[in-house]
Amino acid sequence: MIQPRTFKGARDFLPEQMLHRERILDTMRTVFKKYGYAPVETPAIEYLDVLTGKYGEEADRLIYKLNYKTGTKDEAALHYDLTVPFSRMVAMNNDLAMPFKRYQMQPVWRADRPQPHQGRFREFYQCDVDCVGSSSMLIEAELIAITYEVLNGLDIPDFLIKINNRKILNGITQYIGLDNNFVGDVCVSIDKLDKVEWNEVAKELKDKNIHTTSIDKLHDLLTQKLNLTQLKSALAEIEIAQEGIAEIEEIFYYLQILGIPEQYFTFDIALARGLDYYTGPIFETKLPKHPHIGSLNGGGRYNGLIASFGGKDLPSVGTSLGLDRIFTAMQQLNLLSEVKTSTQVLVGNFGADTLDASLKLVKELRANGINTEFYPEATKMKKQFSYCDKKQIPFMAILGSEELAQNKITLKVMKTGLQNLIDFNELLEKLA
RNA sequence: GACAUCGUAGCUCAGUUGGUCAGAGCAUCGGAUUGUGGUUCCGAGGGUCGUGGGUUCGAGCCCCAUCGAUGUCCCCA
Repeated sequence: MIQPRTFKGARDFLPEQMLHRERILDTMRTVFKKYGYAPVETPAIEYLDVLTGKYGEEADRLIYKLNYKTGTKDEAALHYDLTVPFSRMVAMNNDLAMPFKRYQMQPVWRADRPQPHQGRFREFYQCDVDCVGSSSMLIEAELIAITYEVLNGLDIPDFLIKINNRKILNGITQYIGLDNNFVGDVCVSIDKLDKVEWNEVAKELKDKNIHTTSIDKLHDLLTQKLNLTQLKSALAEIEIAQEGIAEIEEIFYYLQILGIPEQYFTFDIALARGLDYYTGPIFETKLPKHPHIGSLNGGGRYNGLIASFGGKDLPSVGTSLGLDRIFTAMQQLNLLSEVKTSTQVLVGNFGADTLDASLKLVKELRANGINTEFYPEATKMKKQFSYCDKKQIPFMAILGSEELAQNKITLKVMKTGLQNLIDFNELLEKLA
């Protein structure tokens, strides 16, 4: 016998989970379209070389390589995210009207160690919104507004969109006297600072052959806990940092005009993001009260990625909402009411004498837009009511011989147990 | 990839220093005088105690290995 099991880090979803997941996806889709983004889809499978070298060493190792024609030109992998395949798609389609705005909701795969409690899986859905062909910070602001609108629309409380800029991180690296090769190391250290003591971070940097004067300079800068304005004067000499800070200021200005409440977004110097392709503003959404749950959202500007496929050098920025993260968060925050069905009414089956009339009733209900189920067997009522109850269908309609004789229907409200003999029009009113 | 804990029915767990130890509750299915669920009562199915070795007269309980799960770190959605 073969032991039935799901692949590590991949999950089955039963109706009561799928109904919630679909609601989350519907919310996103509605918001994405409201902002003028259009749907696209790319294959789950890509040539391996399309994917490698874009994310960085760490992430490249997590790409799911397919054990199929390895070592040939046909080497393939499951896509690791949607940004790189999308960039490939843009590079292959030179006639897109710019700026090109798309959304894309598909599963992606990462050969990671799953941690379900933190919302971390090997197969999960990313829901990306990206805009290619504009360098305006209006797009960054728009993407942050979309993120806010989706999470707020799902009634998720106290989320925080953290915003930083790779240009600032580059500037800091430059400020402490290191060249750009060390940006990654510096980012990792800064990122750790809110969890680990400075001594440990300093030791790590030493181990990476970074000079003490640089480490001390970094320490001085970070321990001051500067806000954006203070950072601006501290890094007055560093041109790239000034550029980055100005961009963040511009984004904040737009967010204010767009009416995004201030408590939902913040500048965070410690935000680094691991993927290599980011070049400008970056963002990530966390639940500060539930730090163990991984980020619900992440994104940033990645000018240059499309050019790496030989296409035009198009400026691009995008953000990704994690369906599984949001779903996990909502589960743990008890935001998911118990829903087992989308059926509104169950029509009982009372056998041959009333079958035609019942089926016609079912047809009419559906024609009026009411989600209707018809019990397939003419079993005892107890069983049919029990089914209705277990599936939490709110109403049961009964059309037996007694009702048929009077040309009426009995409607039972399952929650209260009350029932009435009514005609079809009244039935429609009650179910509407 | 590093470290820690844990693996008994679909789920939550009992199982005492190795000797009826294969159990309970919930869930599922069926029944309690023929058109009424969610309460109650009765009954049934379901586990070679993760897997493979070893110690022993005898192991769910001890030892080794292996696989899997969970948590923390790293990184991410």
